[in-house]
Amino acid sequence: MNGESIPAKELNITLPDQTKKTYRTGITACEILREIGGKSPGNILAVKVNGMPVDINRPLTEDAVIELITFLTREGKEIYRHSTSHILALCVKKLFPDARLAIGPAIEDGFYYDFDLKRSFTQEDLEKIEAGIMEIIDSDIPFVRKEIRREEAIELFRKLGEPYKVEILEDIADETITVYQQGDFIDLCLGPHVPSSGKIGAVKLLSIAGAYWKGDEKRPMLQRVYGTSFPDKSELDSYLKRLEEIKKRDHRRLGRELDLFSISDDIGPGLVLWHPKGAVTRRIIEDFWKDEHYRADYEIVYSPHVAKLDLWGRSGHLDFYRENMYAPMKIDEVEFELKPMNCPFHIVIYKSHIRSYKELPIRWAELGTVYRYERSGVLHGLLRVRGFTQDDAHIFCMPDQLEAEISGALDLTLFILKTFGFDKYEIYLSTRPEKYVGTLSNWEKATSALERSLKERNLPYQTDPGEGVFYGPKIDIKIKDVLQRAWQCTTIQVDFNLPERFDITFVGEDGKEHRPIMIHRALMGSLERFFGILIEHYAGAFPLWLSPVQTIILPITDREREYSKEITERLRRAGIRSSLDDRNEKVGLKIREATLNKIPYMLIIGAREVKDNTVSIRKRSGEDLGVKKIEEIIDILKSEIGARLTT
RNA sequence: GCCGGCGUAGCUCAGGGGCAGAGCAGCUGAUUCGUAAUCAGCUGGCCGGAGGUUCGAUUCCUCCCGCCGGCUCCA
Repeated sequence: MNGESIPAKELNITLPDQTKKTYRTGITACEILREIGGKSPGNILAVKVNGMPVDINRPLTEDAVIELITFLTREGKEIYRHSTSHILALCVKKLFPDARLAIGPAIEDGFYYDFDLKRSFTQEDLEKIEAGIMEIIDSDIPFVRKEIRREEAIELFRKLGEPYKVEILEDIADETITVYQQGDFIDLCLGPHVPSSGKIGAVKLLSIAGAYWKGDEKRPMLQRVYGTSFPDKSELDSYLKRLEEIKKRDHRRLGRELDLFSISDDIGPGLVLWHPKGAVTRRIIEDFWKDEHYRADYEIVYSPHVAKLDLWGRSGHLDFYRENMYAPMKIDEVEFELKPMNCPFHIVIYKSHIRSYKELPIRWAELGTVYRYERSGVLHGLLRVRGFTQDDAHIFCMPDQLEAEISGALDLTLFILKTFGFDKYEIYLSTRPEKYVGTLSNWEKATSALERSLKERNLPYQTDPGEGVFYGPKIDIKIKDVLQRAWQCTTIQVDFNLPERFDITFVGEDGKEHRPIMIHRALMGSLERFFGILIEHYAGAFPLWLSPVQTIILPITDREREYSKEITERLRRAGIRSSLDDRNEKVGLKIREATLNKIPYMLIIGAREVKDNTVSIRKRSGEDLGVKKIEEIIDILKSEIGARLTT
């Protein structure tokens, strides 16, 4: 590289199949692969040299272990999409020479590139760019890696009129900078890349969106082009199909189609109306939640929706949470505030009388409805709202009870999440940030208590150093849905701050006052959000125990109406949510509508069933379960409901 | 909040300075039917809101509201 002559030397290379060979210095992985043949080198995007991903045509200068990188690996996808984003940039520069380049990384399932351009991209531009990209791919332009000095690079990009690149360079400490050249296009990049644009198979540009430079809203708004790429058209197609599937599962669409909830302009943004059908499922969730909390030795409390502003001053929320709170309202010359959290209320209950160590731990749970101001641009169906009900609880305990309490909360949440059909998680442990309250020894104790609880349960987790809240360390759990999307639900947070601020105490064995530790925890997070996730997870086809309507009775003609009413009544008396469709319509239509409404079981009644005192039963999947006595059906359904089956 | 896109019937969507449209849904009637759509008729609209341009605005312009995709944060 750079024309320097490399001293001739023998290199010991360990090939991907573990055989060892010697080569001359300066040989590239590409040449070696071509020589040994074997696996088709066309699939090889890059190689790992001694564990480091590098370009396939980078000369080797020392003994190395070589591994292959293909699209099948995570690194391979990243290199592939990253290269595609550079091709996108090349194309945009060609079509829009005054566009300035920002950054263009690979992301999950694709890539993006940020541009600064006077006018905004249109849908038509996107199509034009996509066509241009295909041309670049067809002309198979190589990615050429170059190393230049930092000063040189800054000069280069300054001359090219790329201020964002210059800014990036100014933040880089290294003296040697890598750039990649494709034709006459040159971009700052660490690499590696695929050897040439021809490696890219199928590309689709997906959307255009605004994005601030470096995510900072005080900096310029750039235009972000999102896209994805795959080696094969069929893989791209199945990815696009997956996007369709996600769209079909969108809880906002299903919420309307299944008449579960709505958000009305007349009420206000981010405020949810639960329709009767959604309310049924919510009630089931709440009842289950309450039962399990009683079983886990929690007590249920209730608190008002508003409180004096002073309370929020004392709690500290006015200092660090104000921009998320609704504006106060003046009542009889006193300012009141809609609550964004439940904790201060539970603390005031705690303070209502002197507490003895014998009472601890105290576990108070509340389905508490809170209101938080969210910026209009972030609201999203049920997943991001301004009024929501948390499945909240606060545990007051002594330091030596902390670990048992965290363990208890973990067990409870895993049981509850599993019951709803979520058994895959991403777990995060967030530790002490730079700004914190409480003593170092308490932080250490609490953090190791959280850690031990996770380890004891063999729960894999990721540590986020310094990501804890200022008042204590926490565990966050994201659940994975059917489509493997992760959703943040559970949070278990230790709090050293509020007990201090409200000066809450308990009387110890020694007769002296001591400070309890507080744990905040929400398991489902919020009922609204959790319901939204449930809808998408099940694509609206809830398991029997959660279905708003569990069975629908479909008489074939008017002559079966009386018998059908009787059957409906019997099901209802057995506690099964049943409705009767006795409209004068063909049974085919009734089945179609019941199927679209995702009602788990359809009971069809014709003359034969009346005569034999039976019912014909069919699942929403189309599966025909045949003819059965109503007693048997009730038994089947009740056991399925009782077991809370999720399949 | 910011950037971009979009607001026409309950839903999905045409239309484009001069009478407001379709399919589905809804209503009425007929049909009494066996496992995913029976037929016919009818109803339904401040074309998101306010202002402006114009003889005339749902259409063009401005502002506002809302929704959608992102940016930051988070349940």
